[in-house]
Amino acid sequence: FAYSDNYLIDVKFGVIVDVEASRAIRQAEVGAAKTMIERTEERFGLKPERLVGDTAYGAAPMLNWLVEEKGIAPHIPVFDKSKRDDGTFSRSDFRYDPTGDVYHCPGGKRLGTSGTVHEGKTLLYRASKLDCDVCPLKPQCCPKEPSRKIPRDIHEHARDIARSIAGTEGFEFSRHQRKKIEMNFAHLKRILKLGRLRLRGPQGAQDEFVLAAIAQNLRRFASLVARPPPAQALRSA
DNA sequence: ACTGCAGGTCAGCAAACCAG
DNA sequence: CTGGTTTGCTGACCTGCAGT
Repeated sequence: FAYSDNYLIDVKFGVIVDVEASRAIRQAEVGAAKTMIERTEERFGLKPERLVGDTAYGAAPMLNWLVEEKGIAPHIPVFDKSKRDDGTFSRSDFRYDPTGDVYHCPGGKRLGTSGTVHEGKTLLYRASKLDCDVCPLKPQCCPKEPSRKIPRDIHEHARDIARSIAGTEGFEFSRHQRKKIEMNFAHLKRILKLGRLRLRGPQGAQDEFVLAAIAQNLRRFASLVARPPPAQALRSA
């Protein structure tokens, strides 16, 4: 039975600001991230401008929570499966029109939605069969179906924002910072020998993780005091 | 290397709908 | 009433990732 050690870390100075043990499954880790962000806001009045994370945090509900509820910029790769590689049009070939809430296909036709939310998360935008039947682009679009449909997550807006950040210079900088942060976890296992926990249960895991975080922060503080980082050194790293 | 899981898209069917 | 279109639904399938 495994636990994950989740840290909320200030990327500028590498200081751990919160710790949360969770089950070693993604949903739980995402939940831990939310818990830590809210707790840190409550305790210290600190709220990050951006959150750096891997694709595990790139699922639609998390992105929506960050963007819509917290106003935090998601520097997170978007979990995106909409690209097709069989030669037919991908969703990105369809243009979304937010004012009319419709997609426009490469042939210029509209795809509307009935507004029904499937599985609690997806809207389907469908083309009219009448349009598709006579469309010269049909072989590249929906060769096996009478009409094309485009799934769109109800939180697609948040995903769009995350997508627009990905690939920017700021995003690359964040990614680099994240790499450095990952060293904390290697350190945990190798130096602090936290590969295996000694205390039992979730509370035991939480306690060990907190102690480890304290130890790591003390080391960090010591090195920060000894060698205060000039701002440009942080930047060029 | 293999496997299971999680988040997601795709395809196709049948029921509902609707205009003539 | 009828035949075609739209809609809801569901299982298959895809893919990255982490645990073993």
